[in-house]
Order: sequence, then C-alpha cells, then structure tokens
Amino acid sequence: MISGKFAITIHILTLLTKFPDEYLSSEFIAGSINLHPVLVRKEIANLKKNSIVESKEGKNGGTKLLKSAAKISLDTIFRMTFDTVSFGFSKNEPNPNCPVGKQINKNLENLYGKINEKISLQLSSISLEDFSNQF
Amino acid sequence: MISGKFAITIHILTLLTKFPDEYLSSEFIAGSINLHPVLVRKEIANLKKNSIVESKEGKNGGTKLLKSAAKISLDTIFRMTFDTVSFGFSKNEPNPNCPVGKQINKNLENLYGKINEKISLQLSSISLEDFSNQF
DNA sequence: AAAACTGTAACATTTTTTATTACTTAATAA
DNA sequence: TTATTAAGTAATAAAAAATGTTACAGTTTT
Repeated sequence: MISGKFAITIHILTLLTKFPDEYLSSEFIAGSINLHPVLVRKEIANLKKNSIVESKEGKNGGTKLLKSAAKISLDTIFRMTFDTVSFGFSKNEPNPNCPVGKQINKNLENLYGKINEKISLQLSSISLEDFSNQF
Repeated sequence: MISGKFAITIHILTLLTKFPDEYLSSEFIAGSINLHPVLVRKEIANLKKNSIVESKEGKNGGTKLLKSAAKISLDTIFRMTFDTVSFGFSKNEPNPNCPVGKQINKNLENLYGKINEKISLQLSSISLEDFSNQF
C-alpha cells in the first residue's frame, strides 16, 4: 500500500497549482482534504525541505508553489514521500541459519529496487501540471 | 509499502521450490521465516485458494507446490497478496464540496492503476524458478 | 489410540498512522 | 502597539492495521 502521505501531498500540490498566485492556509487545504491542519503543515514542511513550496507565517500567510507545476514531476513527490524504498518491506528478520532465510532479504531488496525503478520511470513522465489539468 | 504478505509468501514459495517433492510443515517454514506457524498457515490458505500449492493434513502432512516453479510468475503472487489494488490508498474521504476534493480519488486511482500495470509487467517476466535460482 | 499435522476462529499485543492539544514565533492590519 | 491570523513544532492521544498467540476441532499415519 502506498502511504497516505503520497495522496495527501498530491492533494496539497493540486490545490496550490489551482491557485498559483495565492498563499493558501493549512486550514483551507485541510478543509479540502478533510484532514487535521497540523498534518497538512507536516507534509508542507516536507515539501519545503525539498524546495517545492514556500510558506509565509503570520496573518494572510500560507503556502504557495516555488516553481511552476510543469516543472514538478510526480516522481519527485513519490521519492519525497518515502524515506527509504517505497515498495519495500518493514521489519523482517528471517532465520540466518537457513540458506533461504539468510539470503531472502537481499534478494527481495533487489527485486523491490527494480520495481521502484519502474514506478519512478512511469511517474517521471507525469508533471504536476498534467495531473492538475484533469480537474 | 508493500505488505509483508508478499515477502512472506515469496519466502514460503522459495522453500517449497527448494524441496519440490516434500510436504513441508508450517512449523518448518515458520522456522525459516521466523514467524508464527499460524501466520504461515494463513498465507498458505491464500496460496491454496489460488491453486498454487496443496496441503496434506495429519501426520507427515504439510504443503507442496501444485505446479512447477517455472510456471509460477511473481506477478501472480503480487496480485494474490493484495485484495484490492496494491499501490493504492487506504481510507481517504476528501471534501465533496471542493472541486479538487471531489475528483482526487478518481484521479489517484487512475494513476495507481497505471503504476500497478507497470509493476505487474515487471513481475510477470520473473518466475518463481528465476527467483529461487538466486539462492 | 497416540502422535503429528492442518484449519480456523477468537483474542491479544504491537506497531503505525492519524488526530489533537498546546504553545511559540511571525506577519499584518486596525 | 496591540489584536489577529497564520505557520512551526513537540508532546500526547486515539484509532487503525499488522502481527502474534491460544485454543481447539478435524485428519492422517503409525
């Protein structure tokens, strides 16, 4: 399962794309997603860390895109919303005394790596603008 | 994140591939994965439902492959270990009064569908035999 | 009949995700 | 210059999901 973070982040960015000249508040965005504003701000913090958006504090503050939606690839968002590999496994400590158990994680990671490459390739051909134009 | 079920199921199948003529017990398999035998049996139930393995109850019972590992594609396992879409989202109920909120799920599902196709395509070229030969 | 298995339901625990509260800092407008 | 509105963030709580355990019925072999 893809983390909800990806969906939330895409949602935030779609809204920002629709209002490229305005600072949107986390409360307004949270209202569209139906989510707590603090969670929105957390995802925005992540977007800021990756130089995709900028925020303004204080009255009439909010968040807006730092670059045009055409220049933001969904692949960037995909990679951003997962700390490690996205298509991977959590914890898994097989028996090191078993020939299969000893190697399974290495082989699975290799497989997941290939899958993630395919996902990235697919997403890199889609810009935030493309996605937003569907609305 | 891929569900641990995929990893567990691949692990089970790799063991069965290594001992194609024996009925392996859930306890033996659980020892290699380092998992509770009941969870192994639950995944085996899923494999049985998909006609990939057969089990024998009673003394000296266990599980074995129903067909050759060369004829089992990892894509089949991928699809099997996810009830719905794998690369998808859990719950998400955006605001239906917002033009973006109203459509986001449809558009995300469409995107996830494309991604899942790519994953399937990638995995359909890998057989269980290929994977097991790495060990 | 005893032993060694699978099958499954019910329940418990742990982990992860999501939500909330509370408070600090910053910018704007009155 | 003060009130207001908004971001930033840490700490905590609640809910959901994943994982683990127990218990026991049904099967097959010895």
